[in-house]
Amino acid sequence: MCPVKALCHKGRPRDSKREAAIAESAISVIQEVGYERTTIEAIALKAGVSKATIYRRWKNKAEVIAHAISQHAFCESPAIDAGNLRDDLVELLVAKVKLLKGPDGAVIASIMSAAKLDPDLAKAIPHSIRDGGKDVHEAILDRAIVRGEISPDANLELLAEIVPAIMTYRIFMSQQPVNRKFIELLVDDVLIPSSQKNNK
Amino acid sequence: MCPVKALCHKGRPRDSKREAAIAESAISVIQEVGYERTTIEAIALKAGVSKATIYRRWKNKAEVIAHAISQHAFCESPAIDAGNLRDDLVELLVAKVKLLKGPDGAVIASIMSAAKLDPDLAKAIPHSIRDGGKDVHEAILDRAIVRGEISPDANLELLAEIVPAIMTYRIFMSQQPVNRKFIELLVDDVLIPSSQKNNK
DNA sequence: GCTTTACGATACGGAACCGTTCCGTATCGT
DNA sequence: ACGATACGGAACGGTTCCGTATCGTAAAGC
Repeated sequence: MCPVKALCHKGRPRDSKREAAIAESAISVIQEVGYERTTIEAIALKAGVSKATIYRRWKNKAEVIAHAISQHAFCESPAIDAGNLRDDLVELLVAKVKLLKGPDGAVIASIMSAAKLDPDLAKAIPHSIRDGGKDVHEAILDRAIVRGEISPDANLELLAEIVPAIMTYRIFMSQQPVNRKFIELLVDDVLIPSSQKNNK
Repeated sequence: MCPVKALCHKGRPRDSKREAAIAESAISVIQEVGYERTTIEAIALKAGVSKATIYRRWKNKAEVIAHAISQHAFCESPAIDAGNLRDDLVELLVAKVKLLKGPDGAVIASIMSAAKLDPDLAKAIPHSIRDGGKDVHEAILDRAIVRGEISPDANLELLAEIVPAIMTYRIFMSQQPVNRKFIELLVDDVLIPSSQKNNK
């Protein structure tokens, strides 16, 4: 008897480990050769899985990769709370740079670029990539308000956007180094001043 | 007799118009389908030229596209001088958004992404793309110093980088709208305050 | 007019990739 | 033990693209 009809399969059940292996492999291949050059065969090879196993689960390449992207944990926001605004910001930026410069950064860049010409892919991109950890940044600013470090009238949303923006720009476009010195400069000369100047 | 040996060709000379047509067509194709999916055949078709004519001039696809990129005038910096810092900045941003949202923006995004995995392509990217019109922005800030609007001790380089950074981020990554209201917010709440706070 | 080169059109070999299908085997529930 | 299904491996046809080659024509210098 089967209490749950949907789980009552005849025959050999699918191995859920393979789905995970395929998703992980897909991200890895994208990281190496970019989204456009990623092939099902390469994903299958690296996952130790046959192409047939992949096509049994998803009907085409777009859906395979969309699933892999949705499963992958991009932009894992670390818990940050140094006790004051300035150190919170520096710590956040250091973590963000580390993420974007690593393997995930290459994946994100490739996917975002390809998504501009592929609406189906664009739909599969989770919000965690798009907003760039905006929530964590806003939490930091909220705590700063509670501590009285900045005015509640400050334009928090805009400030929260500048950080991922300039990180992304340096790493993807101008390809300039992003070291701790630069981060401290950005915090001390831009973020802190404008968070205090926006009072009405 | 031929005074200049290099110009002394026998037979039919090459038509220089075709080189221009090929370069223009290449940019157009990249704009439509992205760098990775750009094919020589598509370039030839759109340029009204045969593939043979292309391979007579460049030895492979990479060189064709590298030439096209080097010939194309990206990021044509408009002359901006409204007489005061605030209006200069707004005007600059409006122009930059227009550029990035247009056809050239798609080309830039695609090329920058592909360049991360293709060193040869990376070498072919002109500086005008990389720095994002930083020189124009610095000129605006320099004039503001002369007028006494901001302190010469302000961190101009950093400020000049925030502008293209946040524009690029909004347009390519988060894909949020970038309207005049947002630009004015950015100028009034971030750029102006931090350019005046950085005095020593 | 002859030679030489450029040109467009087209065909070609080679390679890569997609998506599908078959086989024989492995593994599940009953 | 048995049926049903998943699995890896392999092959296939169809498509796309690169880079080369061929052919007839057009345009230049001699």
